[in-house]
Amino acid sequence: MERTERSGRQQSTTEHRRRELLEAAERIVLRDGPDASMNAIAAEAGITKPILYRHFGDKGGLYRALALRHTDALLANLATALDAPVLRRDRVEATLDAYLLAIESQPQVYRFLMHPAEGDTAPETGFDVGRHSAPLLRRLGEELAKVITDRLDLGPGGELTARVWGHGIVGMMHGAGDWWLRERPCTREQLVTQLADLLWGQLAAVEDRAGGPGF
Amino acid sequence: MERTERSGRQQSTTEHRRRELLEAAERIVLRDGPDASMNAIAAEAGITKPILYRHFGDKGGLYRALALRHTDALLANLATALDAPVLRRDRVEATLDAYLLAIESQPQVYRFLMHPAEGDTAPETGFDVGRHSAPLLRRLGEELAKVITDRLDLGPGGELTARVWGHGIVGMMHGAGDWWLRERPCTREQLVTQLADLLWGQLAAVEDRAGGPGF
DNA sequence: GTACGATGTTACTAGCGGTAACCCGCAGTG
DNA sequence: CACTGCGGGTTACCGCTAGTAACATCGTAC
Repeated sequence: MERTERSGRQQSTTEHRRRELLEAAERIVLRDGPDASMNAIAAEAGITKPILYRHFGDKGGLYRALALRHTDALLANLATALDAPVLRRDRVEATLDAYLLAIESQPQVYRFLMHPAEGDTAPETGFDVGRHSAPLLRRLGEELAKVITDRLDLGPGGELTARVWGHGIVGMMHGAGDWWLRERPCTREQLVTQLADLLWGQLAAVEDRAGGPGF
Repeated sequence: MERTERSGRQQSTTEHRRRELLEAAERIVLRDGPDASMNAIAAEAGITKPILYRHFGDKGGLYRALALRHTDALLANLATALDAPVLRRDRVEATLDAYLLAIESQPQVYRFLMHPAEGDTAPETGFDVGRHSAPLLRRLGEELAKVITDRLDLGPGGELTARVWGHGIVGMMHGAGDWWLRERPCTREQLVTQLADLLWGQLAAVEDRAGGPGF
């Protein structure tokens, strides 16, 4: 039937238009940060607001669509680092490095991803701590947990341990990366080494300072 | 001279009024989250907007004033946990627990502190990654770094190591805490133990899963 | 030819942060 | 007494935002 044929083509051109709009939005968001207005984005795309709303529903929808692309890209990157066939320590360092390289080379993207400007489709949840704080981080944590579960023999209750560690490590990466990107107190390699040391138990291993009350 | 006398009293009553306004603001922020509007806060305080602006300059100023109180309170809490005269492991666990207890018992406050809704007094910095992401976390990281530097003998370059670890650990705490508060997959005690294990190098210590490609 | 559907517009609403201009009451001063 | 200064308070506004209705236009399928 022609119906499906035509609707198929329409679908594809619609998708194409949507991609164009997303690219315009991306240019503006990268330029103006999370304060980018729908008007500005529409202007960049050479159109007016209502069209954006037809395509993405609301601002949150547009932002989510935009975030999805980069999130997927970053996750793919990290997955390859995580799959490198080397020693565990090297693999951890490679993953940390991949993340830090990503946020270093595209800080605006990173910043945007971390603050998708609300819009959880769930109004009035009443207990939505971290509504802003990036679904990206949650996805990263879960992915890492999966890898840990797959590769490590954690014994009974290991699944919970893996998830705690996954989210903990991602949080560590994020927190340290945020600070590092802002202050740039050292090279990326140094940061990676220090963080890997931390994960390798150096905090517990180093000696107390002589004469101090211990730690 | 009466001048100073009067201006002194005026000062104190002004301070008092300011505290009242802050308390009203707190009630609203705790009720409405970061979306609390200046109108709503003014209404709660029984006045109108311009007065708020006279006292706090702009919305960011009010939010900063509000955040400062809780930030100080939380930091004081953590400091005592950090100063408990016990084993290093116990101290780390106590600190983790103190943080988690705080965010568990007052999630709205926690959420508010993590997203002080922009307003860095510096418009157009152009490179302000993490403008939203809580000065609280940065303060926490620095405090922890100080403690680590004081207590541990990290050798040459130890100051940098301490800062990396400080921000890394705070990030871990934050990331894991955020996830835990949202999903509640285990008790607080369990979470604390797992995180401390992670810091104690268990990630490096556990065995590969039998038959797997290693990790 | 005509009905549909997607693309696009102008013109609007409601609410936000923030401000200017004005009013009132009260301390201190000639 | 009148008069001046000043902090607390108000109404009414500005410019902006996200989001929406109503209307126009073009290409295609029947």
